[in-house]
Amino acid sequence: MGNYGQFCPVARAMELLDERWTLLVIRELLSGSRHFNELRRGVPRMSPALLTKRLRTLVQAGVVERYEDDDRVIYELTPAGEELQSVVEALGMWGIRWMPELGDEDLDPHLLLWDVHRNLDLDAMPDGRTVLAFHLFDARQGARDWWIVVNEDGVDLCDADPGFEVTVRIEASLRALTRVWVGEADWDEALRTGEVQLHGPASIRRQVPVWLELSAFAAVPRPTPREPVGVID
Amino acid sequence: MGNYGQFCPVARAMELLDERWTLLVIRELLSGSRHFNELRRGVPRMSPALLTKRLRTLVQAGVVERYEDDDRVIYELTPAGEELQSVVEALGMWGIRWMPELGDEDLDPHLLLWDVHRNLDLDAMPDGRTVLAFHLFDARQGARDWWIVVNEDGVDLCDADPGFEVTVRIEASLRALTRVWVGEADWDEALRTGEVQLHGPASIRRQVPVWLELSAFAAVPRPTPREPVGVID
DNA sequence: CAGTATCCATTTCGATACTG
DNA sequence: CAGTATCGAAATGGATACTG
Repeated sequence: MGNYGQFCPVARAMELLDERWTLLVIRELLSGSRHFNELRRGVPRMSPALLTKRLRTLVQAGVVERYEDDDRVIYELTPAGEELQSVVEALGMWGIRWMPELGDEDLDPHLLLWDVHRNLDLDAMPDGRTVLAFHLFDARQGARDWWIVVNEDGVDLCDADPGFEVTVRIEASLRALTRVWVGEADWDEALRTGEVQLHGPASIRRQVPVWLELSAFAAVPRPTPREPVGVID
Repeated sequence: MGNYGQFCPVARAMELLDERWTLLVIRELLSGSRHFNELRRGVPRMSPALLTKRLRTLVQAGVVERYEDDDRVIYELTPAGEELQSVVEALGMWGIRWMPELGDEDLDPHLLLWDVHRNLDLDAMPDGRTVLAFHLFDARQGARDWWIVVNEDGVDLCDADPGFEVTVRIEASLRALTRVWVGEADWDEALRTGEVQLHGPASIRRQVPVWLELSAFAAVPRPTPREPVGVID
């Protein structure tokens, strides 16, 4: 296995890249994760043993470089790995356009918050500390409440109340917030229908859609559903 | 399996596309194959049972349409399938740039000739019949000699002498011709070193590199090998 | 933090032969 | 032509627990 026996460059690329999880690990590295346990948070359903194995393969293939710095292990994309951005982008754009709507099994609160917390528009946020509290009322016990703490030191994601004053509180179903995140629904509509609710001073509520940058694929135009044939308008 | 449990569009796309062979079948469909046994020639190492299975999955996913016309079964990409061109292109460009040099196990005479025969520049070829004879002296017995017959009716690939007068004869090792085909070597050099030899009237020999269009990825610029650090020139 | 170790159920695929 | 049928070997990966 692994080998297609073809000289075709597509086949050769897939020999490396069609292994389960591989491109998701690459995606994580492209979004800036550099440590083992950071990577794990981006691919939570992947076992650590398998992550190790994939990283080894990628290092071996010259796509990832592994080194130690100050006793911390660092994984980084090589130039070859960086160029996989075009592949990941093409895949994501295709996926958001053509894969069916999100099923319940695609929703993952941990992953959603992890994504949200690393895509905040820090420049748009006020100085000092900002605390975003999330309540996903239908998420599984233990993954229902989250806090994102932003200050000069960076951004922290917590699944336990850090005790700071909350700047704004965001309540939604897991599905509703995910749909906004991937661009299946838009902020205005989600807020108007109440699927996503913001609690806090109006001036700050208005800022939330600015602070939360959405998934890189949220803005991809969706295919226009084909008009029924024979209908004239 | 199949399911990553992620809302990420890259993960959703890979749920469909990371299965072994899938993107190669798509590639075949993108290059114009429409019938089962035509597809098989593009993925010769794939068992027919598996091809059936993949086609079913793709139809189910809305990427391929299957229908019968005049008792022939036809497979065709849907608009969703056509859009996978961007993915296949990105993969191929990456593969040709970053995968290691061709190993012996990547070489396949049948596949090479199949590719060559469907990428001839017919407009550049003379009227009447043209017969290209190939001799791959190191290919396995039975895959050593090939004839491509071009006439008004189209292009035919034969592994047995069709008996027509040969217009030009091309002799090379399997590796040498494959390397030219994927752009790892260029025509001029291959001819100069004799790795590829043409036999026939000079005026026609000059035409061969025009007639044989190369792989779509042959023209992709290759990465410049990094200069050794510390060397000044 | 950054992995190892273990273990087995499940899948998956390749090879080969056959069919309406 | 367009697939089915069958079978077994291999590997893949998920779950879980553990470690320096």
